[in-house]
Amino acid sequence: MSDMTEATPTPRRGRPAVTSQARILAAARRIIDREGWRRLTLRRLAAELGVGTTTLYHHVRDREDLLIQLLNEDAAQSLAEVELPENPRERIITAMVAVHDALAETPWAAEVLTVDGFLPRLGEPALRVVEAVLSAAVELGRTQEQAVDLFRTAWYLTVGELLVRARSGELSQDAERRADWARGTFADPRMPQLAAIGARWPELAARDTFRVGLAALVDGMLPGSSRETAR
Amino acid sequence: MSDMTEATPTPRRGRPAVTSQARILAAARRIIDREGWRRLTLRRLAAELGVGTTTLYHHVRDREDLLIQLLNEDAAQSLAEVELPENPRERIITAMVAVHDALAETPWAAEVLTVDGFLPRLGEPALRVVEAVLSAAVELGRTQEQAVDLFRTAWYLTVGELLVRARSGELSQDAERRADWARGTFADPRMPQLAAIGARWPELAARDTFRVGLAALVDGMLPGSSRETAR
DNA sequence: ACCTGAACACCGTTCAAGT
DNA sequence: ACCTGAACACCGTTCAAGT
Repeated sequence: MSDMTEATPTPRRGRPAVTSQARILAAARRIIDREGWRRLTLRRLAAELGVGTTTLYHHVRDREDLLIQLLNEDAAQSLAEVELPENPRERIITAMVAVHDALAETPWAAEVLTVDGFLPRLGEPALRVVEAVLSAAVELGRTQEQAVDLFRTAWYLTVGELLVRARSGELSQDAERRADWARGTFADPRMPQLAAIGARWPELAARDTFRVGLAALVDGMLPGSSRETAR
Repeated sequence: MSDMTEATPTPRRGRPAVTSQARILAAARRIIDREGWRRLTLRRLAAELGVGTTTLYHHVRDREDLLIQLLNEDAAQSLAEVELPENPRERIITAMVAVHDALAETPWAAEVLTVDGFLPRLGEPALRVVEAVLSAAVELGRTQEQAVDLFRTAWYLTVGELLVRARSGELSQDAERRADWARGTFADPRMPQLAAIGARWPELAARDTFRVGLAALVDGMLPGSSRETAR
């Protein structure tokens, strides 16, 4: 029980196991595929496996742990395949975009994204990406502190984008209703810019600008290595 | 029932009201002060007011709506008091730091931060801050699209910082335990930068670097108006 | 117009007791 | 060593029926 993230238990003594980490994760995935991740509860999962609910607590720490383990299978794998460029600036951007994209694929990522020490719990491939960012910053002459600051700020941006997007993606009202809403709420004449944008807001806000924003952040934090100098 | 955010209903006919928006918010605040915001449930709130749970649904749309209304009372007020500087770069930073700080004060802000169209629901003072960011970007020669991109990216950074911080603040393990954890998980020799930081990670990660990160983001997105040119 | 109890449809987690 | 039912301590929300 020391490392819940490891998926290879070696039972030896006592009552034979009726289930296992692997079977639990497989069953969880079936429920997610069939009914959506919101329906994945420990009770439902136990029913799917035909075991008592409380049995699950011998294999997963809690619901959060289960969700992170599920994420591991997808995200860690896709992160491990990322090729990181030599150029430090590009390396940082590639690394963080990879983290972003890996997590964006999994709809329940938003549920566990903000747990303390989340990225390390995703295992070695995730740490490799953090290392890439830190080493690139140090290569560009930053201190250890500054390297950590850069990573953390980029991580906050990533988390924020993912969470806001996860929520707005859920309730997908039609474009016209959203435009009407924006026209109405931004119609204050004391706010000329908002009023000028008006109904266009939902359309503009729907654009994916993560990479551009991240690149700007990196350039702002590493003034030495702007696009121009890097090439 | 058209606008749940308004706190001044004018009852006229029918059975006299046993409660009101104002009484509900006051009772909610008593519960939060006494037991913490996590204990604020509709059932508990109804009990505090001595009304049926279902009565509350005539005054608030749902739990989320209740939380946002509570936030309004604090955040909107503190946002309204913010003085925005003339200099566009400083205006953006001041505006977003104000949003950040206003939301950081309220521990349950993280719970509702990511709802679609959150900032407009905070009312006019919040819109004023958005307008400030947009107008500053336009003043610096950006297009409408670029202004919205800047605001959105800054908003993602703000949301991410608040959410990560809210979670890591909850479970406050002692410094030594955290340092030990970091030493252990970052001890991989293939990751020299992480290994070099090691036990220092929690200490470095605890530093408040929001303003610095935001300033870097702004400078990265508005290359014309760096610190130097602005002064 | 406003209020209500009952009901629906659930949760995660702990405990003591089995096998 | 592993599994279990029962229990604890709750949720948000809808409905039809009052007043």
